[in-house]
Parts: sequence; structure tokens; C-alpha cells
Amino acid sequence: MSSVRVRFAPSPTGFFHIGSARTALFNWLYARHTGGTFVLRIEDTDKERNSEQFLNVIYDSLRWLGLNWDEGPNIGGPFGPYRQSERAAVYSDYLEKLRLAGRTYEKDGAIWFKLIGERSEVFDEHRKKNVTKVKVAPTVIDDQIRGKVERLEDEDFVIFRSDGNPVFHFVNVVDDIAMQITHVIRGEDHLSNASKHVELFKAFGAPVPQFAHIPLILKQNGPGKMSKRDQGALIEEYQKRGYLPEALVNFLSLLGWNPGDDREKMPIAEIIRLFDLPGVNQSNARFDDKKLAHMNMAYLLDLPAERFVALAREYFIAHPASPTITHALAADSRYFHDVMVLSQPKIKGLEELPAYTAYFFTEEFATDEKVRGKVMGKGEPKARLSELSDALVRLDFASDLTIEDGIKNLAAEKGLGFGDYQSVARLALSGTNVGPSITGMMRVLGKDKVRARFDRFLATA
RNA sequence: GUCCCCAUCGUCUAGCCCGGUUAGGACACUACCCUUUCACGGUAAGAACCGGGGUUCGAAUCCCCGUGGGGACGCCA
Repeated sequence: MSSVRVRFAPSPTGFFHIGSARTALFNWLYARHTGGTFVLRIEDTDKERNSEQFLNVIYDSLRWLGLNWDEGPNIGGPFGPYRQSERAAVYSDYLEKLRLAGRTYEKDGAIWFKLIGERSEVFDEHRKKNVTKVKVAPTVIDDQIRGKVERLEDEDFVIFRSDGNPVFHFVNVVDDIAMQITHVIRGEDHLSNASKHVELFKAFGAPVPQFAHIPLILKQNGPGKMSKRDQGALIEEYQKRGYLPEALVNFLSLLGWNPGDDREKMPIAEIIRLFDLPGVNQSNARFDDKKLAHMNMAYLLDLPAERFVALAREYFIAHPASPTITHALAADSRYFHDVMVLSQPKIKGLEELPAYTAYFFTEEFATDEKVRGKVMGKGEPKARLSELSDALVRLDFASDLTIEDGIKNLAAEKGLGFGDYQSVARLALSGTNVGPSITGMMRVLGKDKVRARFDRFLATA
């Protein structure tokens, strides 16, 4: 195990969104790439805004994505506890160190961090108030992605609120020191905070970790970074919609990073092998749900049939609302299996499955009137269906191929083509013109259902 | 307003560090092919170096200035 120690430090103040997931992913990838340690630390110092519910969302999402932590809540570790709400003793110890070093003072009931330098009062136009400026040299942030960034940190800032609770900048730095974090990988929105953090590290006499400020994810429409309220922002939404976590992880890893060549779809082991901080981009990336959907489809297509069927069943169980799903789950498991295997190469996402397979599980399926008009509008479809229905007795349902041969023979007898039977049979069987191959559809439905649907269609059409 | 970061097809990006490419790939879009519908797949097309200066024989690449985008400026994290 290498000496690299990274941490993901979310605050349970809202749902877990895509930007947080990507930050967690990059930390995790770096830890796995270097053989280091991935620490999960919960920054729940703001009691007003934290909730257990959100905490569980974080755990669930990380687990779903496969981002396992080596130290953190629930599993512990040598630097625990890993929830800041349980680390009050650590913070008072560190505050004492700072006090002893003469770097703190009290004002308005809060404790402030004192910068060293000549002081002067100036009026801040933007904040509309007087502030005390301290004459200091610019702080240098040595960033693995941005290079050396200089920022003037010239105002004292609060480290303990008047209610006695420490603030983010303080706990973040203290815990990074206490937990011996070597690399701080986080969103670029923290770059402006980094100067405060560097000054704190220096005040503690602690080594400053390597920083890596990664670009932000921008919302796909409109200005600004992606936030909780944006369409498609929440991880649990993808989980609910049946996206494959490995597809989402692959997609997310490519948002702001690339392996340096054209490869996109890569197994996670390969991503781990290739991931490194210098490969991370400097510019923000716009989220693109179409590309994610494409990635998801590619992963779905590659799934072994048994795994696909299992996931389909899981998805159906998780979405019990519709009657289609009730029927599907009530169906014979062999039949369910066959329907899903037939559908796997055709769909882009698991969420399409209920609608795509509905007519397999009920006789009450709707018929698309536009499609009916199209199919019934040319040739003599009723005659064809009637011929096919008559031929059913001698059709061998053993396999798609035997069905295909049977229909081809029939077509040859009549001097017609396969296509003359295909579209009307499909309409009678499914009520639409999209779906799996007609032969596969017939085989899975079975001869009895096929005959019944043909008869009913001929009687009503 | 101040400070910081960034800038290649509509989008994600390769190329930039170390100047010489028909500026490459993917998603999306379009056409065609495959085909038993719909997909998948295949082929093709369109599509970009933000602008202006400089340095240089030569700039997407190096420098400066604009402009644009993003972020930060809390007793939130």
C-alpha cells in the first residue's frame, strides 16, 4: 500500500448529485491507481442543515457506484471517528494549538483566525461595509492541475461560530492534518478557499497536501454549474431509472479526464490503471445525457443474458406501479426470461422495458392506430394473415429458424415475400411496428397465443 | 465591483508542454448500406482552433491585450 491518502468529504445537506459523485470517483480512482487509501469523511458541522436521510443517500449512492471506502463511517479506521459531528474533542485540541501560537482572537462571540501583517480599515463596495485588511504576501497554491496559483488572502476569518461550532475551513484543514491526507482532490469551486486552507496548514506547522482542483460540471442547458435542482443531476435518479452504475462511472470518468487516446468504453480496471492527475482537464465540461444514454446502451448490450434478465427483474420489482409490471412479475419465470432475452439487443435502457414488452404479458395491449392505418393500407394484409393463421398448424415452433422457414415456404407457395406476412403478423401480435424479430416474438409467445391473437385480429379488423 | 480559473466541431474531447497534422475520435444530426419492423452495426457527409496584436520562415500550439464562459467573495459546506 502506497502512502497516498485521499478523502471524499461530502456534507449531507442535500441529495447526492453528479458533481459530488465525480469528485468522489476521481478521489477513488486516484487511490486505487496509486494503491493508496480512500477515506470517507462526513462534514456535518452545520446541524441546522444536516439530516440522516441525506447521509444514507450518500452511502447508498457511493455503494451503488462501487466506490468503496477504506476508512470512514460504519467501517472505522485508525483516524476515526469519521463524522465531524463526533470530532469536537479533536477540534478543541487544534484550536488550543492555534491559540497558543497567538493566531486566534475573539470578536462578536466568534473565534477568528488571525493573519500576520499590518492592518487597515477599508470600505468594501460589494459587501457595503468596513473590513479590516491585512498586508500580506499572496498565498501560493501549488495545484496538480492548475499549476501555481496566487491568491491574496488578506482578511481574518471566523473559525468557530458564536454558537461554539467550528466552521468548514477549520474542520476541513484540521481533519486533513489529523487524517494524514496527502492529496486534496475537489471541485474548482474550492480553489478560492484553498488560500485560506494553505494559511491554516502553515499556521499549524503542518505539511500542505498536494492540491488538485478539478473542473466543474456545467448544466446541459443554460448558464452555470450543475446543481441539485437541475434535470438529471441526482445519482439516485439514475439508479431508479435502471442505469447501469458501471456505465455511469465510465461516463463520469470521461467528464474532465481522458486516457490520452480515443478509448471511451473501458472496464473499470483499465480506467484505474490509466487514471492520473495530469490527465485531468482544466476546463469545465457540460453534462450530456445523450452520451450517457449511449454509454448505458453499450454496457447493456454487453451484459451476459442471465445478468440482463436479473437486472430486468430487479427493475420491474422496483417499479410495481403499472399493470404491465404486475403482469410481467406474475408471469412464468421461464417466459419472463425469454421475453427479456429477446428484448436485450433492442433497447437502450432498462426503463424502456415495461412499455417495450407489455404485449407479451397481457392480451389487453393497445393497438397503434397510425401503424394500423399504414399496415392495413397496402396490399391485402387480412388475406395474408388469414393464410398465415391457416398455416399455423404445420408451423414448427421449435426455433426462430423453423418458424422463419415455415413462413418463407408459405410465402413461396403464394409467390410472395416474407415481408408480406411480417408486418401484419406483427400488428396482430403486438399492436405496433417496433419490437423484436417476428419469429422470436412468435416463438416466445407460443403457438396458442399467436393463434388466439391472429383470430381475434381477423374477427375485429 | 474585486480576486481566481478556463477557452478546438452543437456537446465530450485528442493535438498544445517540446511550433510544420488533409486539425483525429466519440455523442447528436443527415444520407446511404445491412435488414423481416424497430434497433444494433457499417459507410459517407456536414460541423471547430473566440477576436486582435506580437514572436517566428512558419502559430491551434509560445507571449500580450480584449472578449466570452465559469467560480469565489457567509458566524454554509
